[in-house]
Amino acid sequence: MDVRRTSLTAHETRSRILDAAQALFVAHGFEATSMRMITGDAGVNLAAVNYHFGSKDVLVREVLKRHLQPLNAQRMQALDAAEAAAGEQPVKPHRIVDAFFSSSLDLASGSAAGREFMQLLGRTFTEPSPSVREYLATEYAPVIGRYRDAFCRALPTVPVEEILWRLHFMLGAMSYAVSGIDSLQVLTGVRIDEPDAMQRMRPRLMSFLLGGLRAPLPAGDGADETT
Amino acid sequence: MDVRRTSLTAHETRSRILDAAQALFVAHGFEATSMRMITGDAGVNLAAVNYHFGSKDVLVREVLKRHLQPLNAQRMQALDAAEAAAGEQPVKPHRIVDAFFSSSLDLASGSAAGREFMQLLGRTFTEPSPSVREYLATEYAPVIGRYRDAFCRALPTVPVEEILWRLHFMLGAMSYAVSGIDSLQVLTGVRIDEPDAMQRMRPRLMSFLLGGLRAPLPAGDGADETT
DNA sequence: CTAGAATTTAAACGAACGTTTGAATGAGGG
DNA sequence: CCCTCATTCAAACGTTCGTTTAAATTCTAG
Repeated sequence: MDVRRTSLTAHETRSRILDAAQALFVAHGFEATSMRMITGDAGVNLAAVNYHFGSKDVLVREVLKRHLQPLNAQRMQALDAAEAAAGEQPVKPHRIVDAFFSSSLDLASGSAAGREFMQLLGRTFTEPSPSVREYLATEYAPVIGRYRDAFCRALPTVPVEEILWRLHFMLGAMSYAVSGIDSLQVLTGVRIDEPDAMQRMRPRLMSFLLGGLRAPLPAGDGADETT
Repeated sequence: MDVRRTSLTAHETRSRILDAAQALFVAHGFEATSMRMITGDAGVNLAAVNYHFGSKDVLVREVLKRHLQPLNAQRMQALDAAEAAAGEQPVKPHRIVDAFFSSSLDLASGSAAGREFMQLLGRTFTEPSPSVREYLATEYAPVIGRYRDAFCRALPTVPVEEILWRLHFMLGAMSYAVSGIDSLQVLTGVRIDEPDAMQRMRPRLMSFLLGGLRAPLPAGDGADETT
């Protein structure tokens, strides 16, 4: 009845599959990564993925979930903390931005695996697979909802539609900055492999995001002051 | 010896393949789109792709090249025009941004095929396939080089590295905004299918990009004034 | 009209895919 | 000790992949 027989080995198998899969997904994409590549790199049997996860599709979601769930939880906590610190006052926009994106950048600059995952995540946003899209939507919906509300309280004069657009733009700039940084490499010589590339990018990205958020609204009903 | 025998039909076959492939690549991605799906949708024989293009890989590049080459040519021309209009003076940053991104947004809001292509292009930036990455690099290198130089002249106090970072961020925000707009849909109800979605996004995106470009530098050597 | 090149067609190729199977392996509890 | 059950393993499943082949067809040039 007890599940924990060869437990250490069984858990090890699972996590080795997840690790190998994540690295290969970043390098080649979901579709182009085969079960044989994954199990080969992980040093486990071909059938292990189907035994432990059921299918490749579930494995993909599980690779994402392993880091995305804690990341989004931290985003929630960061906003909680900011709201607690602000007391009665609405949280200042730049603190909201910081709560959301610092969580990501912490993960991206913490470990090699974290950086790898953030690359994968950025790429996954443009992934057409319905299964992946559906998972991302359900995972992000409550987080985006909370942050949208926070922005709405912080910027009562800005229409919610505008806030969502800017959130969308900020998310895009960050995703692309993290995941597509090797396209930048072609042009600048900056390589993501350098361990401090993420650290050097971080203040620049935050400054850029805040600048975009504070930009005057195009239509021009007065809401250009956001900090 | 003359190639133009069944020319109309032969050209038609080629372009029908390109059209069908583009639509399918957007919907399912490169890897998940099979030759049989493409030739089926195009209404041509399975062997037609290999006959006319040589391989699936070449077809992918050709689909991209068909619209990307004219797009980048237009970006060059737009910068030429801006520089001509500025005369001796350096071109103002917001005009450089406009030259680059208006070309993209024109394409994206012009026709359904143009919008489709811009979606594909944004997604392609995070494509791991070496063949695709290499093509994108060679296609973009001269354009980015020209724009980088223009920005350097316009913002002589800003280090070139900072300029490249911001260009990278702007490119990311736009790519993501165009190609990942259906992830926004989950949160806002805005659908890319609405013919005017791109038009409504355009001024908002341009405002956001300029705001990001004008944001103060994080390190803080004085170069926060850019327009 | 005819010779011949260009294109289309149906069929097949070997390879690789995700998944399934049933037997072997190994450890824990009665 | 042996039965049990979770896990591993090698092998094979049927399917689909991109590509190739060779004959049929279409069109043009002479």
